[in-house]
Amino acid sequence: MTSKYYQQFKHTYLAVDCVTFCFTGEDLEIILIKRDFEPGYGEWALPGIFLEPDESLEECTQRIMKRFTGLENVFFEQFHIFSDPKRDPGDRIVTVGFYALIKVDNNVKKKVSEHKAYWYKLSRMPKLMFDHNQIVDRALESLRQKVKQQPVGFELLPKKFTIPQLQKLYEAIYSRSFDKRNFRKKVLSLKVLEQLAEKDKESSKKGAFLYRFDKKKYLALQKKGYNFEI
Amino acid sequence: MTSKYYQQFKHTYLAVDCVTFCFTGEDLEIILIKRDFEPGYGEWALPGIFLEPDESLEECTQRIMKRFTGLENVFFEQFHIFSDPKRDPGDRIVTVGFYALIKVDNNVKKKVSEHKAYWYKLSRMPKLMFDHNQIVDRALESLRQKVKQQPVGFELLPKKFTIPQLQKLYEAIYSRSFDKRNFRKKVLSLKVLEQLAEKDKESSKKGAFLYRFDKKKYLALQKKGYNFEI
DNA sequence: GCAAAAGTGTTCGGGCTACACCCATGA
DNA sequence: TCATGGGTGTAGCCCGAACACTTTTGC
Repeated sequence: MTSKYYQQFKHTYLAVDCVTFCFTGEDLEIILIKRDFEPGYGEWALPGIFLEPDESLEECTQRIMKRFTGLENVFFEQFHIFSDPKRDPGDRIVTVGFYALIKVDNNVKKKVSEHKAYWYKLSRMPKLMFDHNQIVDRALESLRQKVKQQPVGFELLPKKFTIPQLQKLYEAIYSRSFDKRNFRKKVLSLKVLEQLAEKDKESSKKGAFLYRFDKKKYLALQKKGYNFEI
Repeated sequence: MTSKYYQQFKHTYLAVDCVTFCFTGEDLEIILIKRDFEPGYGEWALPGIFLEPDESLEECTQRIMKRFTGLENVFFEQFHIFSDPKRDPGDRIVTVGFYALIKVDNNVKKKVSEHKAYWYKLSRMPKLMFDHNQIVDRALESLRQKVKQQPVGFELLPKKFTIPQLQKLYEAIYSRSFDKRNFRKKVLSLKVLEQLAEKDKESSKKGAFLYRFDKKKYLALQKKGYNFEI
C-alpha cells in the first residue's frame, strides 16, 4: 500500500507534548509529570505520547488529555513543532507542541494524581526535561496571542463566573494587572456575556453577579472580526 | 543508541511542504510544481520533501528553498501541521506547513524553471493535490497575522522600494485597498523607513522616492511592542 | 462600625477614518 | 497640454488610559 516512491525515505518518531493550562482563581498552572523511564528518568516533564499510525495529531492530543485528566472534548491548539535532532538524547524525536485549556474538578484531580502528576504555577516553573521549558514558554506566548482573537479564556472558567474572576484570569495570563473599570467596560462592550440573577458570595461579602458566556452572540461577533486587546 | 522504551513505538513519515510567496509588483504569487511521481502524478502541488534523520524542520525548509529557488537564508515560518491519516493516499504522511518569503531575480527564475515549477497568483489558484489548497489558505492566513506583528513585508520587496510599492504589497496580502494618505502616514509613523535621495521612475513620470528598511530602528521598536494594524 | 471586595462615570489624548486637490514629468 | 501616478493636511470620532468614591454585607 505504501507508494513505491516514498519507500526510499526514512521515518521519524513523532510525539505530542501537551501544555495543560488551568486556572486556580489566582494563578495559571500547568500539569507536569515525573518522568518514569529513561532518558530523563525522574525529571519534570510535560505529559506526552507518541503518535499512532492511524490517528491525527488532534486525536493524539485528545488521547493525552483522556489519559492524564480523564477529560474528553477539551479545547486545544497546536502551536509549534520542535525538531532539533539533538533535543532528545534517547533518539531523534520530533515533537508537536499543543496547549490545552481545562477546568479542574475532583474527577480530574483524582485522575491526575493517579499519574503522579502535579500542577505547577507558571510563575514558579521548575527546570524541566530536555527542551520542555522552551515548549512551555512558547505555549504561553501562543495563548496570549490567541486570547486576543478568541474568547478562549472561558474554557478555563466554570460555566458561571464573575467579572472579577475573569479579570484575575486575564491578569494571570498576561502577568499584569488591569484597571477594573476599564476591564469591565471592555468585556461588557463585546456583548457576549449574559448576566444572571445569582451572585457568587465566595470571595466577598457583598457578592458579585454571575455571568454566562453566550456562544450565539459570540459567533455573530466573530463574523465581524473579534478583537479583544486589553 | 535508541532508548529502549522508545522502540515499542512506530515511526511516521514526516515531510515539509512550503508555500513560497513572492510579489510581482501587483500580485502575490506562490510556486507550484507538477508532481512527477505517484500518487498525484501530474497534479499541481506545493514543493515539498521528506525530513532527513539528521536535520531539523528549519534545515529541511532551507533545503527545499535551495533546491527549488537556489536561495539560501530565506525568511520562513512554520504555521501548521497537517496530520489526517488519510490526507495522502500513498501512505500516512504527516506534513509540516511552512511559508517562505522571497524576492525573485533571474537566478531564481532559472532555477524554478529547471524544476518545471511555475508561479501562480493567489487569486487564481488551481485545484491542488491532496489537501494542498487548504495548506495554501492557512499559509495566507498566517502571513496576514504575521504582517501585523513584524515588518516581514520587506522580505518580499527589493532593498530599495517606494511607498506605493509597499502599499500594493499590503493590498495584495490583504486583498483590499488602503487610502494612500493614511497608509503613508502609518508606515512613516513607525520610523523604520529611511528615505533615500533617489527616485524610482519605472511606474510614473514624476517618480517616487525610494526608501530603505532600517533594521536598527526596527529592533528598537520591537522592544516596545511592534504593531502594524492597517 | 469596619474591613473587604463589588460596582460605577468622566475626562483627555492619540490614532484611525474619510476625504480632495496640487505637483512633476514624459509623451 | 494632458494624462499618469506621487505626494500632502484636516476634521470628526471612537477607543483606550487614567483616575476615586459609594455600596453591600459578614463579622
